[in-house]
Amino acid sequence: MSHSVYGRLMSVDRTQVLRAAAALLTRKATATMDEVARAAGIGRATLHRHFAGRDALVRALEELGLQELEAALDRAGIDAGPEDEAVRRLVAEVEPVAPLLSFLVTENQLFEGEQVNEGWARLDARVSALFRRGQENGVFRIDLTPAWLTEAFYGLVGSGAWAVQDGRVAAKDFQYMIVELLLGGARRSVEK
Amino acid sequence: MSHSVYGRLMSVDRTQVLRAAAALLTRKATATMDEVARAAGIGRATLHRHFAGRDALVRALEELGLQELEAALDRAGIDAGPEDEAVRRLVAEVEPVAPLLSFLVTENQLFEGEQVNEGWARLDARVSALFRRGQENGVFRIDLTPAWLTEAFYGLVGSGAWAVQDGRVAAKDFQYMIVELLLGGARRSVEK
DNA sequence: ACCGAATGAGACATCTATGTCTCATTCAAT
DNA sequence: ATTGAATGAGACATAGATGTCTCATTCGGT
Repeated sequence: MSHSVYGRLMSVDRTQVLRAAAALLTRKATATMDEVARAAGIGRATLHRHFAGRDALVRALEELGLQELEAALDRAGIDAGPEDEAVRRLVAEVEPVAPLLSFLVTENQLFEGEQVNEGWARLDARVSALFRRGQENGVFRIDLTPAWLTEAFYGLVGSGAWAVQDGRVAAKDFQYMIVELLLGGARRSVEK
Repeated sequence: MSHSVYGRLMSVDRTQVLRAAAALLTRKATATMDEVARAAGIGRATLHRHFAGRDALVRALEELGLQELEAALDRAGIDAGPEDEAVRRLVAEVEPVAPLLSFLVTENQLFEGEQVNEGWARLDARVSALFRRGQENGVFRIDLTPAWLTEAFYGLVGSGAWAVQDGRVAAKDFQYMIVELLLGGARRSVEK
């Protein structure tokens, strides 16, 4: 048995491997375990020693992503102040995780009807609550459901990540493009 | 050689098979050729007789999707009248193709940097031109690039399709949710 | 310098999806 | 009723990825 019991002495930094995996899978979702290993600069055997299999790897990525998203939510302080400003801060904080978020959302869709990780439910609830609060405070329109605004938020962040990755949008404009479209829409003169 | 030369007498309707494949792959992108065949109500061998392989099937789906999207663009008459109304008509016409569009967009992302089907370029150009024209006519804001608006359009349509499929948004609200968010945004009072 | 844990490389078996082929059967046209 | 094309079912070989295992090597801690 050559299994390390806890976090004692490891040459391989688990989180670092996960980040490398995220960086690769984010661009090429069908990347092989071997490709992931090489991208992380380790051997395939070692990768398997740390993650039982592809599923385990993806699930670990999911946990990482959820943690970072929760952290982003925390840092954005979405429970305080004007909700539109909160959304602005949220997008700013989420930007670094955007590609990973996009990957995980797509990956989740593959699980067809299976049970959804409760972590996602919690995340959805927090984001959704922000939009709902904004509606109650008269900041957001009430004809668009919080569930849809949440979904649209994910979608726009994902689209933005891809647009930046493909060079169709400048990285520096990521936040602005998303926030402005999400909050203000494309129309110039509003006749609400 | 048991290959039918042209469209003579076929028991299997190619388009019908493609629609069944689209319906399945749209929900489960990793579906097997065998699953696709059964979903289409035909044998796996027959499926292979009509489509050389999975790639060929996906490419055929791509063609079908592009045709339907072009047709939707045509029907929406996006070259005439106020651009915001054109977007409204466009979303309405695109709705039936939304799941397929979402599937193909995701599928395209897997091709990493490879060449993009020129059909997509043409489509992008048409949609992008609509937004650009709207900007020139003062209907749309000029601080959001046409490329981004196009990307966001795809993203929101995809998000909408999934939200409806998962029951998070009522099917009857599909058009409204997308158009209103895309054109007007989430904010209630605008201070532009 | 020594020791043990962790690694990298590669061999190996396995599994799943794919693609090809055969053959009996069905079905439409004649 | 006959004929031939098209199909369905299944056998078969193949390819690619996965997971396991071994063994030599490296590297950090003592």
